[in-house]
Amino acid sequence: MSVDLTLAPKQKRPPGEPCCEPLVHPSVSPAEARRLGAVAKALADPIRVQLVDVLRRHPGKVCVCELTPLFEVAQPTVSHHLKVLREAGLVGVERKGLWAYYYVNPEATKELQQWLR
Amino acid sequence: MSVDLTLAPKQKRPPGEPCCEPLVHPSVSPAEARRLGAVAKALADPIRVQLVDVLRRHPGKVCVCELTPLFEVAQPTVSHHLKVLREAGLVGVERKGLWAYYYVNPEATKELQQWLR
DNA sequence: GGTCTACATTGACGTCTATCGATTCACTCT
DNA sequence: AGAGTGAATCGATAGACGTCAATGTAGACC
Repeated sequence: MSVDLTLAPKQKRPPGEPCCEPLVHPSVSPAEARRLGAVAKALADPIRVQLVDVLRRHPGKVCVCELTPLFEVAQPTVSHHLKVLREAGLVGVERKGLWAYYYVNPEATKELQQWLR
Repeated sequence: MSVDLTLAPKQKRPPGEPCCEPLVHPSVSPAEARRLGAVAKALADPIRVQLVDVLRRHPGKVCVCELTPLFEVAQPTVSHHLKVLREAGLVGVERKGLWAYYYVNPEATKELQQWLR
């Protein structure tokens, strides 16, 4: 439960001098951080998490009209969430007649998953 | 690159009948989805991603005054982001004199990491 | 006590987000 | 052509978010 901390207490600096120099830096670049943040943002909603969950286990098998009643929101809202996932690259869509079949792109979450490891 | 889709084309339903019954359901509960979404939301910002990244590799070794100059935002903004991470349970803090030492709670991201696997 | 320092909080601002009703689009079938 | 259906888009609205300047707070040192 508790974390083993080896604190590195600072010295009080002389008045007027600049504050602590940064001694450590992120190992992820700003560009990487932007990508990771973008994927996380796409997943930052319970509905989108459940959408990805369903689509991952049933790729291309589910049309939007089956997804909509799973949530207590209106159809345009589900459509909006799917668009967010689409624009983040997390899912793709294939239209077949009247219906739209979504599927997840496993590559999209890979970087985030590995960074979290 | 392309995904192997086995579509399940729907039949046009008789007029007046309700739309497709949902045949599949999420395997994550709404409560799980809320937790996963909350963790993802905490990571849905490049600065917070980099903060977590630094703190994970230097737990308790870095004070806020070292973190601040890593980003092009003012000190209160860094403080705000740390608060977001704190309230999501991703990081904890230990104060020592004037300084505040943050560290990540590895448990917090575990559920998201495993769900993404 | 008084001053300086590290960090947090407040309040304000502009922007983004989730949601809905209404509408539009694309397709199917008669 | 016309009607009906699945899904996307539009427009509006309420709330959340990221940012900063200003202020507050608590500890350190003289």
